[in-house]
Amino acid sequence: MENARLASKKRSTRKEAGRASGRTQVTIHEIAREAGVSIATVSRTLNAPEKVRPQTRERILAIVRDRHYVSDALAVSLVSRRSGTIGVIIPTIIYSIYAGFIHSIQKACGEAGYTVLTGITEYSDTLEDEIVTRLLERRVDGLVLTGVSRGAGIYHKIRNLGVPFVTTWHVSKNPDIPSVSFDNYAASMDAMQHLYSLGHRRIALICGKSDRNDRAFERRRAYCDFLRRKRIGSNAELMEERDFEFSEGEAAMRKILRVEPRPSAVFCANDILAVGAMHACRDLGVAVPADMSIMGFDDHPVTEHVTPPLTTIRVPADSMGKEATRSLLRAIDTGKPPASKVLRTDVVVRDSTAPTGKRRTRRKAS
Amino acid sequence: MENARLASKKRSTRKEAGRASGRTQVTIHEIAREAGVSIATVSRTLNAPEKVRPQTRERILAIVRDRHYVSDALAVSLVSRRSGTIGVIIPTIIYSIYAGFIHSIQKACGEAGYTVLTGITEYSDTLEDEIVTRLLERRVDGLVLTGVSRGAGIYHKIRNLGVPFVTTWHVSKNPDIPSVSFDNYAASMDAMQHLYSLGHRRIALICGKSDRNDRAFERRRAYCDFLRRKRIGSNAELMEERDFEFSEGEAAMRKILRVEPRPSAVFCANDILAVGAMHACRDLGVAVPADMSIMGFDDHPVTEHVTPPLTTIRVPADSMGKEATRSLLRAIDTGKPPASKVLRTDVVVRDSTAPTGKRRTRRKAS
DNA sequence: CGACAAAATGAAAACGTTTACATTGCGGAT
DNA sequence: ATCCGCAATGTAAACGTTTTCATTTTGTCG
Repeated sequence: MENARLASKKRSTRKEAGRASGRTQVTIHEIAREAGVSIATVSRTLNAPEKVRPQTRERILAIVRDRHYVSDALAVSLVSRRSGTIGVIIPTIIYSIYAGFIHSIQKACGEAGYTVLTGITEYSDTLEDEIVTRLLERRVDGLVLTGVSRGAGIYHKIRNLGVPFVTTWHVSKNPDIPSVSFDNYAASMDAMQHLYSLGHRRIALICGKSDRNDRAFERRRAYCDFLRRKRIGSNAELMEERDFEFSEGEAAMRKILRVEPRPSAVFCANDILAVGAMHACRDLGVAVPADMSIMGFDDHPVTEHVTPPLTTIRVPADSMGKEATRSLLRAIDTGKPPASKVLRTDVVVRDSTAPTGKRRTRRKAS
Repeated sequence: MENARLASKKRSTRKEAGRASGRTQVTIHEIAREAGVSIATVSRTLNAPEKVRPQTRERILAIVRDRHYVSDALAVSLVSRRSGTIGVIIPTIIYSIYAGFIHSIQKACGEAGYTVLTGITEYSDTLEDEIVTRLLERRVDGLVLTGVSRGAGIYHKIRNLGVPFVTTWHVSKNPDIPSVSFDNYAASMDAMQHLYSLGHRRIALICGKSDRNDRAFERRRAYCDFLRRKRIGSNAELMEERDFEFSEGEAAMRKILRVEPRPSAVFCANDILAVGAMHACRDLGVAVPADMSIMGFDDHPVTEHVTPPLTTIRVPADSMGKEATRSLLRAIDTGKPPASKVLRTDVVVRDSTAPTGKRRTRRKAS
């Protein structure tokens, strides 16, 4: 009612062309014109209400509500030189290893008034480069990266624009590259120690592709180092590098089960591969943990609910997201580089690992 | 070398203040100045290279590379009146039911040159409202929503800015609200029919909170209608509404297992609850599927790998994401409202459901 | 009632692009 | 030589804000 009257009283002086296409944006100018004030006053009403006379303020606010004014964050960003967005880059969203991580970042950012732009690289360097460029074009105020190893070109690009960033899921040795993470190497050592102390000596490895994934690389390195330190030594036959898929874990396990002598345990460097491996054992009648101990990594929510529940490494995905965000936002505020942090991991012992003594002797399947 | 010479020859006229804070943005103006051309020519070089003389073009491009120029998408958006972003709103990212969906949207958007802004509502209406507002401020070119039922206020807000949107995961009856989805009701009917045709008559339900989740509502409605149609009728004791957590499915199942006479099957309206329910059965020594058939919904990737593999409803999460994006992008291009679409679902029969005949008689646990 | 400080408001410049329109320069047709 | 047309380039106005500085209004005190 009211707004109809006002609208007819004051005719729009702006071009009416957009009308037809339905894209009539209500701007601060329109509000100002209707209220009979300048745009500065409207802006102040919205951002610093105490600076405008209550009477004027109320009149303006009424019109703002009436016309469903929504400010244009793009224009604001342009002048304020802050986009209010944070870019986050993860390798994959499927299987939700990164879901909790992303969620905690989104939450922390939301609370601080930031919006999150997520990029998914699918473990591809070229895609990552493209995505980073796009985020930088969008003038993200900060960047959360997964892993540390990547072409120097990307870091150069980011640095060149002075955009603060933190890496995660991998502790950085380079002081120029801040990281908020847990120690993959140490955690994997713990995992191996767990298997070792159960009496396992012949231990297989199923991990991600270590050439394009530094988390996989570190976990594999720990596996090899551990075996070397225990004077066992690693064996190429017992090491499988696979893509991040249930079916790959399954295939890797099938292959390992054909090796003679058969190992008594397998360290899967992520839970997805571990669940796939368990599936293979079930299909082939290999009892877990009696015939084969399986150790996972990540503490994916579902590992508690598979049969048997999986022994794994709990990684602080949520707190890592939260801490990385805090560190990044503080860096944005202060102008200093983000603080690094190393978070702890835990071995979560469930039912997929058991002492070697319990092992049943069994004919080879093939 | 070359740029050092050029840089020293022409001193910067822009304010040098930002230098110290590290936020020296290389603009089109700088490039233009260094190349000795106008900004228009630089802009043309970048966006319509054929319009500028090869010689000039190469000179400009060299400087662009040299100075690591990155265009400011915000400024571009402001003048082009297109942000190049799509907003996507989902209730949760944990447990990855929506992961494939999000991923396919991101992929389709990426290919079309759009960036995705994701919002997570945690099943909260007020949070959804807040997130939508924030996305609208960011001037998203389109919006993908999950579910249809929400306060009219949100739709009003979106419509008011003329932003095209599609809803997903729920077929809309309202012609003003386009949806690209599958039919939860029909799919649930299929699920019930599957159990019924195996001989099950006493069937329990574990579903999400139907008051704030229209997918849960529809699935529950189908459950009730099916039983009514078969003249069985539903029973409040056998219907549990739970939050989206493994542990909730577990608790619900425990409760249902105490009901006398015990049902022979349970329809879980999502896989997360189903896996939780299976866990409860395992803990209590209830054999699945011999003593209890469990039917899931969603075909979460892990359902294939739990023990026993879960019978479930395959929903077209990926193609829904892709189709919704296509429909939305076309709407953005044409200015017409997005086209609706109904996608098919399938019953995926695995090992968690079996005919009632196989049922072993067993003492009550308590 | 006048003066003056404080409060309220306005004008205009910036933010970094794109683009319509204007200008320039050049080759070829007359 | 003159003119035309076209290609190449430049000028300047947008886009929707915030913010500095100037100006006007208000209120207070002597």
